[in-house]
Amino acid sequence: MPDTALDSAPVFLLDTMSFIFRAYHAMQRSRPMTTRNGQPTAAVYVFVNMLERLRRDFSPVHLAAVFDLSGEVFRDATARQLTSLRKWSAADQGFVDVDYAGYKANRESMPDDLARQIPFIRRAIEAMRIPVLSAEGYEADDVIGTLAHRAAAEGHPVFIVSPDKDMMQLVTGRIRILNPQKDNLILDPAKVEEVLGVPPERVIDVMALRGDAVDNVPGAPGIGDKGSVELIRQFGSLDALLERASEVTRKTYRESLLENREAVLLSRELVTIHTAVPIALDLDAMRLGEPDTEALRSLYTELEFTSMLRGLASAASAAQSVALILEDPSEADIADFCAHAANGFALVLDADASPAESDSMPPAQSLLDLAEAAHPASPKQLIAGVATPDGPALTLPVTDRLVALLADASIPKVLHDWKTLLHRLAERGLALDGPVEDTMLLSWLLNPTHATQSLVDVAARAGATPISTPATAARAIASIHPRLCADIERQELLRVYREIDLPLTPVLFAMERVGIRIDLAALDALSTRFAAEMHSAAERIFSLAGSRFNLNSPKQLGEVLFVQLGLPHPFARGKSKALSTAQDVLETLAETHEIARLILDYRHLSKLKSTYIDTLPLLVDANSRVHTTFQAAATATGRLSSINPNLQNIPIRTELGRQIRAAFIPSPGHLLLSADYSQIELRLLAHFSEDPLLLDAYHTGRDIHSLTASEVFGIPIDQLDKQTRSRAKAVNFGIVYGISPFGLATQLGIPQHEARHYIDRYFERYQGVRAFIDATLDQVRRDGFVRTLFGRMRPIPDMESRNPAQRGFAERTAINTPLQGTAADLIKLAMIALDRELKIRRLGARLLLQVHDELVLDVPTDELTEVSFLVRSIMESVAPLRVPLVAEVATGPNWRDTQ
DNA sequence: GTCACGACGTAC
DNA sequence: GACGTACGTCGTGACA
Repeated sequence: MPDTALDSAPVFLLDTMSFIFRAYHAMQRSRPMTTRNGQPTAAVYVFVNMLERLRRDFSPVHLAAVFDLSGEVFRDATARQLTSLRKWSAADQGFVDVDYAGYKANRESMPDDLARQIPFIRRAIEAMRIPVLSAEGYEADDVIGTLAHRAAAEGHPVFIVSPDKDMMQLVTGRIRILNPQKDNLILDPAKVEEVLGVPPERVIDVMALRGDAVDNVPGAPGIGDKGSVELIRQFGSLDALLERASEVTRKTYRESLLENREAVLLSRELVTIHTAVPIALDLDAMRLGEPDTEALRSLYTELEFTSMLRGLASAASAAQSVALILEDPSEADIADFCAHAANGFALVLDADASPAESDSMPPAQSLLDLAEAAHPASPKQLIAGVATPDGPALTLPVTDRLVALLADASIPKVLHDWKTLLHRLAERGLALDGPVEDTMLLSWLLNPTHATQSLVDVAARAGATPISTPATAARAIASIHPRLCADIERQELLRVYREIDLPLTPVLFAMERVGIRIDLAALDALSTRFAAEMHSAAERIFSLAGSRFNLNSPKQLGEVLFVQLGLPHPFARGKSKALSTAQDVLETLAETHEIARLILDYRHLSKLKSTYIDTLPLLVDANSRVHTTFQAAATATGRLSSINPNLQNIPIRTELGRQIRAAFIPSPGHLLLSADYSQIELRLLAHFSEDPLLLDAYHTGRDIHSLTASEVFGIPIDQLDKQTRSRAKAVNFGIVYGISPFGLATQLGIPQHEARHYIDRYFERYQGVRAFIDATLDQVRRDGFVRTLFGRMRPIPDMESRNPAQRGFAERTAINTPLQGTAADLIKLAMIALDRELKIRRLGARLLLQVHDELVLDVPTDELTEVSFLVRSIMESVAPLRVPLVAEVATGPNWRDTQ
């Protein structure tokens, strides 16, 4: 057997034309990219970028670019209308010319500015030495399906590289779909089922039912995305469904099925990808060659793809790197590493050796479970993984020699999660110095909506070798870092990274390490009091209800209120929420039924007690201080979040809640200082929109909610009552959240048409805001993302979704994110500047908390005046805007009484 | 026992 | 379905 090592290498089949069309349309919408002399390049760019990623992330051994008849277009660059195609006929058990006249007739012929790019795409494929495959007269889908099946039958894993959902029917345990443009999304059978709701073998059935307007697949009219899945799941298959169509409960579905049986069967034939095209699988012919770097260089130069030219250079150097992994290095190996580490190295520390995470504490975010097994560390022994860009990667104990490298300010370090590493070192009295890069932050800035930025996930998404030990982790960091950097530059995120999130990291580290002091005696007293009040409330509720049940169970409570007691439910809610006992429901009920008020009281006490009063004491250290973790790479907008405990949602709105806030106290000899940005998001709305009314209001210091009240409700400012102003406040908040009539109506408890009227009035008065929103939505439809004032990005998918709910959500996040995200940028900048200034002035004041628009500091009493002034001036002058920024500073003996 | 999820409620 | 961003607690039901 020849070449056994490669026998099980995956086979990559590229759905070429689908990608080219997809690339063309994607870029068409954003910006019509051309060279200086007008040659369109957008489609080439996206396509080539995809190929580069594929090669970089998966190093394919066998790869073929598959074409069909329209591949003729590819060869002679002239459009040619398809008139017939061979499709498999189940009846004839063979391929026949398709005579369904409309099939794929709606597909556009190739636009001119795409045709002009085809020669370049051809050159790129040639230069990358990618084999080209087609079978005359057969659709690419069928060629791909056939080759995929043959390769799988020979034991090869297959990746169908395609953006097309139709391919999902081909997925099996061995055959998967890969989309490099969707972050290397891989569709295996489970994922297909997750996405579509049916397993791959039922994909055809679902597609046949719902049809496809673009390809003129008729389907069963009236049965759409939801219905098709539901029916197939219910009946098991299309055949079973058609057989038993008369049993379908829903009338529209039943009738459509009975009337359109033939159309559905035709649809099934049309959508079925067939796997018996007469074409041989020749893996040798599909062997991917070494790219012709010179040809690529000249192509990219001609097309002015500068970022890809840079990529060529770094790929060349990466190719030279030695992928050596040393899990048990000798002294000589270690000495050799130290000698070569001066230019910088990637570093990870094994999490499980931390003494702070012993017995009771769960091992926080264990980096390397397997590493622990490989290197059973004594409790205090810290294990590191290190790697230089072009040398071996090592797993080694942290001894003096490594400690010296860590502390060496002249040696750059590449880390994943700098802040956590600082904690691990600090717990052992160790320091880290020198220029730092953080791949976690880089990855998050590029993909702020991804659920996790753990090293394992980031590396997997980048297609890096799987991580199993500290050495392999360090190798992964070193290998993903240059790519992330290139992407950060390309996406113009370098400024946010260098000036905001990276320098914020040591500031957050210090805040977490200091922690905030808790008045345990106060919480203890609250706990007792709350327990007593909950008990008495519960007893009265049970007596009114006439039965005892678990008050904490919404399910049981709903049953008691709306079934046993037969109370009328104030709102008509969806099926699943029919018995909702949420706050707004109980509030309405409380107007007529005493029991509802008691339940609300009980709920409030219970929430505060279980979430804060009884939990915070479990988390204090020996000095009664709690140390939150600020997650710096978690939110979609750029905000921080806070966990273990969450100190960004400490109660403030109710008197009971404020008693908890009063248990946050300064260090001895200190006072707490709290500094709030006043209405920062509305001020940013004024800045972005340049609305004259808003600008004037903020320049003259008018009350913005009163202004909105008088403008929207038409009441003179001096005649406003409190309630009207507060309704206007809800309108202002609504605008920032991307207002909808439904949302505002719910918030204010008014009919939707009334809410709509107010919104219309608002936009009549604030025309600049209207224009800003329209311009933002237009920009997002073009670009697919929004940016904050400092360039932070968030992708906004679904702007063109046919689903109105999805589209509405996309539009609202598109409006809210620049406001919320810019506010986050501003306060981060203020924190960095403040931290620096406190150090320069050698002040003892310490930042403790950040709560989105508020900073909390521990301030020695003798520094109060200076620090108050400093905090205020830094926060207010952090960036020049079209409106003044205002920060309100207060100090006091606890977090509640800062006045 | 652990896990995943929904309902709910706290903050900005 | 249904105003933006987060996180924690509890009950519940599935699983071991």
